[in-house]
Amino acid sequence: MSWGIMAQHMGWGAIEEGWRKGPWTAEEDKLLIEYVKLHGEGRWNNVSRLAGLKRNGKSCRLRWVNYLRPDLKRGQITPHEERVILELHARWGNRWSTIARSLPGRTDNEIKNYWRTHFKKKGKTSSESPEKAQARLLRRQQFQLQHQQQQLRQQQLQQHQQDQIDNMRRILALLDESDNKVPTFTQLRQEIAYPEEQGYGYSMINEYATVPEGSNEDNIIWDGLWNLDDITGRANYQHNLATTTLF
DNA sequence: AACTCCTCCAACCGCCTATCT
DNA sequence: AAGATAGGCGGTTGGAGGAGT
Repeated sequence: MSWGIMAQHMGWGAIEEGWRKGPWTAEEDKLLIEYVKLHGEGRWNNVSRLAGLKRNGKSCRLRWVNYLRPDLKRGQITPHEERVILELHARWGNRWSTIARSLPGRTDNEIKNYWRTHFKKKGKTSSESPEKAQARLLRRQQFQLQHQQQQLRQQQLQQHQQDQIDNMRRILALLDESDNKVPTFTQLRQEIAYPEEQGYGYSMINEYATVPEGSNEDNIIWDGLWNLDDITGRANYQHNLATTTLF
């Protein structure tokens, strides 16, 4: 059932007591982001008045905290984060917001959802057939194996690209030696071989997964060094934003 | 192909606490 | 001091979509 139809059935997306409910639209997100830019976080009940949003304060706060905050880390929970969640849950119980503080970029809602789907049922697994439980475990192990293999392939790709860069540097150095009277060519070499000197360091690319405004060759060289997780996360974010526009 | 099961995740609700008047 | 309001938190719901049967 689509959100639109659901809204008709359940009154979601409809205005109830002056407040809109249900999925947020891209336009509403924009208004909320603008509001936070101008007034900062807090005073959520003013949002409707100051930003023209027909949402109550609670809804606005939730949307911001769980979805719009720029420091949110998106994408899959890593094995390390999973360990932290298990450890802290064992220590603190269902104090999700406390646990979330130890995992920057993760929200209490996210952690709560993750724990419920992955660990809560483990307590019940005694009631399910051992075959089913084993199959589930196997699927999970296969997924983790695939993930590890993917990481390995990525590392190999990076190594291969590094080798190519080294080769290119060597060739350019030889060319430079034989023809060091051409400064423009040297400049070009520096731009290609040492992008960080132009302010486009690897870490910067890796962190933001953006394409530097350089030549096509630059893009080809550095393309494979992007943080794929980051891209996936951002793609999901874009996808979510895009889907909200449908309503 | 159709159905079921499972996971993910956005969003809501109700309760509690802190702060304000 | 007491009531009102806002914010924070944990629990719950239910649709989407992928995987398995």
